[in-house]
Amino acid sequence: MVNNKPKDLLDEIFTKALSIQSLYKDRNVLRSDYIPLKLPFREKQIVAMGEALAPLLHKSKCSNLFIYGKPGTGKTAVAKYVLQRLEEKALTPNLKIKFAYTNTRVAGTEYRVLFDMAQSIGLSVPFTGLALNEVFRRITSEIESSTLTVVLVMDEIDFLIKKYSDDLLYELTRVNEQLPKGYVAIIGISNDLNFKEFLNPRVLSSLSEEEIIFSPYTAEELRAILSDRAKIAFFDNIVTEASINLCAALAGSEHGDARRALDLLRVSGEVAERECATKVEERHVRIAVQKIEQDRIVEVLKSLPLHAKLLLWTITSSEGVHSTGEVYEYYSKLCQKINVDELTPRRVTMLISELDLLGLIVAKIISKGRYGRTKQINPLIQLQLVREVFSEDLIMNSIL
DNA sequence: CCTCCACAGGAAGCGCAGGAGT
DNA sequence: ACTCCTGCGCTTCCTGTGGAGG
Repeated sequence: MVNNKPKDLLDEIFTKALSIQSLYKDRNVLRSDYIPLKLPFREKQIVAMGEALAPLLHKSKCSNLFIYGKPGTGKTAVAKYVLQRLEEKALTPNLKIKFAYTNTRVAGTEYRVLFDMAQSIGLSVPFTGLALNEVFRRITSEIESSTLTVVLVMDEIDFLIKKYSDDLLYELTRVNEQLPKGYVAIIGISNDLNFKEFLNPRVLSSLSEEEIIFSPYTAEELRAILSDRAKIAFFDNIVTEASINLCAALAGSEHGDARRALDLLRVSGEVAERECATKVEERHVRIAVQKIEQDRIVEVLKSLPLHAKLLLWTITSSEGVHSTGEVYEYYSKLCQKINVDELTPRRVTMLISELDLLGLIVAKIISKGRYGRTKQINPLIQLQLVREVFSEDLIMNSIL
């Protein structure tokens, strides 16, 4: 009897799922990595990028390109779109144009940026172990021996430069001087307009031969984009105009982020579907806003390393405001209790800053005059949620 | 005005993992 | 088997600092 219960429950869910009509015609259209056939309000940028890269089709050199714009303004989509078309065009005259895309923030290190690049040109390289120079050498020799033209797109390039330096970029811009055969064009994409200051002048001049600026979408433009996509993603008359307007308004209120707007619409649809509603309405959008935030937090909480979890637990589980010293004291006791070596105060300050950056706590530096300078630390999330997520962690579970 | 607390946060470097070349 | 890479988490050592109390 007891054993049958979960079965029945599942059966109920599945039967229900079968019986309800899906609201989506094609859910993938709302995913952030989907590249639509048409990119509205970006014609100017597409033309500019196309013109900059066109010389490659008659085997001439092209300008390196710099693309600026806030997140979700279509930089990546436009770059991928144009390069896809370029690759297609290059097939017929059988030009060896390869397109290498890497997001330097996702890649994380210089090594992995080169690793991505090697993969894209069909060169296999171990994912760790080699010296940077060695990978670089292999890539250039591959480009030369196969006489490749490589268009290297470096997304969120500001991350790489800020974390390391512009050395790698400098090397890449110089590759063409060293290669008698083959060619590398670089497209840098950055969210940060001010990051040029981090570049040395030689790299800057070589990289920003041509610049394209992506301005944020207006709420009106977002509305048009969403309504276009909604037509492909959902069946007719599912999404109300009001909910599209709300999605556009919510995403537009920050800085015209189309990615967020599309996420919001997709999740709203999922919420409505789960409710077995026949339309996506404003209230589904409002639930979706909360759900997206909640999901993000749960993901972050799960992936926290043990000591960060311990710290977050001390901060959320005890009452009132905390100073770094208090938190450290409490945290040390907790460590002793579960027989784990505690980290040094220096490392703990670092972890607290990271928790702050993740938006899980607020840490504000305050001065108590004679009584020193410290951080005033406050949790931003509910104890209940933390407890729920941490209870899945074996070590954490023992102190909950 | 000066002092001095209780930290913040930068710099350097260590030990380890994971891997290549020889 | 040995040396040489890089990244990562962490420690050690350090200098910097806002403002209450003297």
